[in-house]
Amino acid sequence: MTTTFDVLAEPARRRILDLLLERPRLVGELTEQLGLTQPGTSKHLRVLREAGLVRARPEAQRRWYELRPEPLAEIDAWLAPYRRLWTDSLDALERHLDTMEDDEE
Amino acid sequence: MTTTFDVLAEPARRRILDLLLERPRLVGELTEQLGLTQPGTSKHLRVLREAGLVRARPEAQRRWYELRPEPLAEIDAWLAPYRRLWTDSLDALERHLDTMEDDEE
DNA sequence: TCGCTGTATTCCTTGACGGCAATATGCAGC
DNA sequence: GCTGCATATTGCCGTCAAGGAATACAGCGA
Repeated sequence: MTTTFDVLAEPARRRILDLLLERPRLVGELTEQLGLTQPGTSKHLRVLREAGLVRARPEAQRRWYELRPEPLAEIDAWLAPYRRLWTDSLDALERHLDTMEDDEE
Repeated sequence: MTTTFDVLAEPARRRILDLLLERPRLVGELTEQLGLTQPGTSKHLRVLREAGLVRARPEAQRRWYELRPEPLAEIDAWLAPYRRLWTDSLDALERHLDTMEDDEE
């Protein structure tokens, strides 16, 4: 099974989402912006489609791709319980920053 | 380069974070909860450590692992511009749901 | 120093994924 | 129906990461 996290792990796919956040785009447009080959773009779009993150609206032989944010809302929900760790008060963050002396590696 | 998204793409690692959200844990404890082998757990912990998501505090020959939420805050920041798509008003969401008739695949 | 416990690392194999090139499909106009 | 354009799919290859088994390392107690 492919989760939304798996899909987002690919930088090109995040860039696609960023582009679609501005407005719907054609595959050719995305291909140019990303500097990928057209098949490469289509493959990523397929993954995004199957994950429910984008949607294609055919218009003649072209396809307008647009964003579908629901899966991102799920990510947001997963993140929610952690959010208090850096927003509750700044104390928590400061405490963490105080302990940054010795990172391994 | 390994991004936080790559790290979170692994379910076991998300489970580790969930467990550490409750409280710091020992490797053996995590191993038991996850049903993994001990080396498997240590490997995931190493990835999490190098990504800055957890931190080890040695105590004798044991190691307490604890959460470090900063990288999650970055994810949260990436997500921010999208958030309005599902929180602005429910209208946007409803419009999206209205168009869910024909999913491909 | 030795043995034990807890944790980390290494080696190996295997499966999944990205990129590329070639090809197939769908749709419009003539 | 043929041509052409926009997009999708397939096959191949190289890479990389996960999982398992075996082993190494560190710190404590005796």
